[in-house]
Amino acid sequence: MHRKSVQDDKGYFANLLRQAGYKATAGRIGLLKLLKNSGKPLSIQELAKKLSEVKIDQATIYRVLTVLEEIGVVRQVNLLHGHADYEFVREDDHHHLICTKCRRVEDVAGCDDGVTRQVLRRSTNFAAITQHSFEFFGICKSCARK
Amino acid sequence: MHRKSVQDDKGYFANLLRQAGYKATAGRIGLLKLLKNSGKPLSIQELAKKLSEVKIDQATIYRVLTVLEEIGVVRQVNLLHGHADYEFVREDDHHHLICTKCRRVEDVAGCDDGVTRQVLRRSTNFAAITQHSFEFFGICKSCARK
DNA sequence: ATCACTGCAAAGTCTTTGCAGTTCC
DNA sequence: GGAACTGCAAAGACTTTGCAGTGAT
Repeated sequence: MHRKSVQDDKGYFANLLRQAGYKATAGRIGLLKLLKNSGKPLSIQELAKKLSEVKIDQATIYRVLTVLEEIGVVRQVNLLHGHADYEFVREDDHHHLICTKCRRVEDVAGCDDGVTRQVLRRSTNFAAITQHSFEFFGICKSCARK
Repeated sequence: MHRKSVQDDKGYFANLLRQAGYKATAGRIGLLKLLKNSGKPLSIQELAKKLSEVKIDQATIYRVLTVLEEIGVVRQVNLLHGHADYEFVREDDHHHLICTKCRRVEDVAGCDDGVTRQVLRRSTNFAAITQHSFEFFGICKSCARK
């Protein structure tokens, strides 16, 4: 049932971590839940603020995110904001549309993965493409009115 | 003639700056020439090192790059290296393929601009898209061998 | 009980800012 | 000459690291 999803996530995330050889700690699971439920990329500061339930140090947040990135559940995004943002890895490929004035972020439907295959085929020096990042920058309507 | 292009650049860049309302200083022109001739995105450190002919402070480099970005001759690129890189804006749209091990950067042919138009059309909240950044991350053949 | 993990504090990068002196127009 | 620009030094933001104590298995 949908109502139970948060509880289920906790167990699911715990297993995920253990199977990858990491311990299932409150901080790691808390951050994973936050990122999953956020729906948009979050900065370290935002993560620290929103994780008020669990006490966690900023240094630990950085270390946890490095681990989560390694496992492949989280990825780093750069929206030219002067710091890294992190987002939960979803099934569907998607990208971002960022307002350069107010920093609002909107999701954009993903490209079909024929694109990356084509890029790899055309390159003579690369053996594999492991990830890609497509970001669009512009002005949102609300900022355009001002 | 091709041999004269560097000289010509100097005058061209000077005019460009003046027409945009900025003064044509040695540092600004030097950085522009560097970026134009580099062919790949450069970090502030690389720019400082390569601009040995002209004495320039790092703080000034940051300020100059902000100006050049405003004018639209240079753009900031983020290759997930923990710092910003800057590259000369060329006529042809192009993107990057970055080796996550050795940081080698290769150019990738640009997407046709139907892509950004389509993204804008599909968004309900955005009024314009002013730029986009597509980066591909992977492993180059030389790193794959190791 | 053991080893991984975390908090705390310190240090390391990258970037911005204030101000006085210099340069371009 | 005057406003714009730069160097220098200091501060600010973001991120990493060392070490001793804590917690998961």
